[in-house]
Amino acid sequence: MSAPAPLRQGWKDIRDTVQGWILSRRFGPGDKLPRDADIAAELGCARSTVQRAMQDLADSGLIERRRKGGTHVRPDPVARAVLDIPVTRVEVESAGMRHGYRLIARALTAPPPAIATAMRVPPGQELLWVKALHLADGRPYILEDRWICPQTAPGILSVDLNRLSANEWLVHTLPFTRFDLRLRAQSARADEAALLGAAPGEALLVIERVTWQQDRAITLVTALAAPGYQLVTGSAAP
Amino acid sequence: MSAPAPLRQGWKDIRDTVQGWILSRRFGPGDKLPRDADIAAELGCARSTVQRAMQDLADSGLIERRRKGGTHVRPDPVARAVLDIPVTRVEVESAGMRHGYRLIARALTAPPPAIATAMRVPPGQELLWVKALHLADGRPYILEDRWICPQTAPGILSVDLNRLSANEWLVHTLPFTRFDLRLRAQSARADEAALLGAAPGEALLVIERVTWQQDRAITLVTALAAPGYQLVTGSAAP
DNA sequence: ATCAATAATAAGTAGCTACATAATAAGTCA
DNA sequence: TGACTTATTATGTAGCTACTTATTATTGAT
Repeated sequence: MSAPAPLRQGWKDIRDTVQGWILSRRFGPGDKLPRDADIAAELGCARSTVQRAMQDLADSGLIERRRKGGTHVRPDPVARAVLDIPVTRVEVESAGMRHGYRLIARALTAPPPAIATAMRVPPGQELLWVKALHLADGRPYILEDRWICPQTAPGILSVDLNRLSANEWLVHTLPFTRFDLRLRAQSARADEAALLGAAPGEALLVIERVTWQQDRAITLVTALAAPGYQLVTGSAAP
Repeated sequence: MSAPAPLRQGWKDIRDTVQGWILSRRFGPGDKLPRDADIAAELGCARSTVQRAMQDLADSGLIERRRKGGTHVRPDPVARAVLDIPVTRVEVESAGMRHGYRLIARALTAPPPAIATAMRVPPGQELLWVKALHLADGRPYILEDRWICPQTAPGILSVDLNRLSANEWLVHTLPFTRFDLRLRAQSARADEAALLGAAPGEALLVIERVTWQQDRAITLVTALAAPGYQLVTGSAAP
């Protein structure tokens, strides 16, 4: 027989080992972990491998790392989740349903001050306002109330929004560099309830999003989800 | 004067450059990007640097990478956000408010079937049920309805939950390996409204979370947020 | 023509060195 | 004592080589 297999361990193994140390209370909340180099020596791998493992644990919120300060187990662990918000059509279709879309209103007008502030456009500046309903298998799914900045999104004014949703056009035409997201609950107004097939006053999940290209707002959407809608996600660290 | 500065570019610069290619439509949705090695040659850096940059863009949902298949711009870009759910006390305090806590109910009882299923415990198995209210500056903040599995969390039965919230005890005593999260909206029942200072029927944001240690459920929380509460987050990429 | 074995390819990973950066600790001088 | 400077330290990053793995493309046998 030859020598025992080397059994080289990858950075995910290292990560799981260190996570095991924390789970087993070898290192508790607030404790300082050994230096990367020492962990590498103890586990028999390179420091770069430990670095990758620790970076991942830091990304998932379990530990904190500071230059010179070293690595500490977070005293107050956060639950860090990754939330994917796809294009509505894709979301519907990947759930195995047929996507429908209906334009309700469209206008070029000055937004209320709150909208202008959130999008950082000068008050009085005209924006494109769009109200549209997304359907899943013919039933109301999401009602979106959207403001679009024509300066940032040239071309939107000539798009036939009866055929193509602004959501779809924007995401395929004008990639964003970043966005802000706010989730809250809101009672359905009478008109909203009618469109969404909800009872007036029924609780709706609201997803509000501002997308930016550099420092210029592209669009602000307030999406009202139909009753029963829920956002599902899992933890960041596997 | 000496030779021009080398101006070595880091992986974040490479990432931004490639993102710029996509934003400027040099490569549009669905397009295939050059191989890492070619990008490295074009930009004058090592392949490992490109690898890190591309990995980050893949993590943020902008591109997709497959071995042998190469790198493609995602045809349907997703907006990927990272959501931090800290311990409630920390959340309140880091907003500059004073955290308060009040135990409302505590019982050892068999959960409804839906709860047992979600936590994957045998039906009939007794769990610890806790209802508690978190306060911010004396005002209702979050009402949590929690089921805890004493098998997975030994010791919870002897904790004085009048003094210390289960949220706090669990997170400092029993780190989780992963969790599931569901966000939805729900109308306040009369008793919930009374506790949260809300109008009966008012829309509340509901955060439901199951935390696991390996494949055993630790706890399931249904947290009702007081009116006005909202979850805020930003994009995953820079 | 169909299916299985095989080769080629591009991303993924491990290990190493060297250096950069940030934060702390130690020292120095009024 | 206090403010400033300097050294130290641990993480962060870049670059390289070598190898692994997943997947596609090609070849070959039936």
